[in-house]
Amino acid sequence: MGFNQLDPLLHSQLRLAVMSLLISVETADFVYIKEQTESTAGNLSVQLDKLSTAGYIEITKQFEGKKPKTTCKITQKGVDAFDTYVKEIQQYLKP
Amino acid sequence: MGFNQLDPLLHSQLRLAVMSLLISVETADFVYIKEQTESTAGNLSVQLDKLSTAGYIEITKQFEGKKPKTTCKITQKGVDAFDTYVKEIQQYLKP
DNA sequence: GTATTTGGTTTATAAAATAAACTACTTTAT
DNA sequence: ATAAAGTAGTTTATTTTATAAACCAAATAC
Repeated sequence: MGFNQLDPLLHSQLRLAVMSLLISVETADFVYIKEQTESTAGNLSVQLDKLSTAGYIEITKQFEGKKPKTTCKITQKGVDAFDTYVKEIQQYLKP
Repeated sequence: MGFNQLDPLLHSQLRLAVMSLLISVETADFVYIKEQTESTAGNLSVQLDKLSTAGYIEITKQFEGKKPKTTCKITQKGVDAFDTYVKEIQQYLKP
């Protein structure tokens, strides 16, 4: 029953949703993530930045025709962090 | 893959730890919870208050001999909320 | 008696999350 | 051609949370 600390970077509603999505899809663009997570663009922008700074995801910006396109991909570090988070929170959930 | 909103009251490190503890122990006092969760008294005091206000736990204050004793007990509403939270977060964790 | 510990609460500060406003275009309608 | 509206975001401001620091009252230790 050790309440070990949950990774604060993942223990956030939106960032967790993003990571959960990216771990299954492997690559997704801004608009898609925004739709799936039902978040506002502003909030998403900020949270993606944090995940990127942490090295949990990789963000690439290019132009799709004339429109900008931001694509996200989970990194190995991100996968590892997510796995660890899952193990840790499972301890909270099943006593 | 619906990213349904996690109960913000439970999606908090310390409050989740408290609820997780209370759901198995059924009743625990302030000092014990503080030790188990390794939290500071101030933080714990605030978070217990929030859980209590939400009706997730019941707090009783009495004197044990000459010392004050704050005891917490999870309510049925709290159990339900916790169960729901577990189900919801499981969706995040296993895609 | 006074210093320290116990069991907390209250207030202040730091960090997060969220929303609102703004930028830089592109597309559509007039 | 120009104005209005839409897309794809970013930046800044506001609100909410979490945490820490300060405090209080009573009990115990010195």
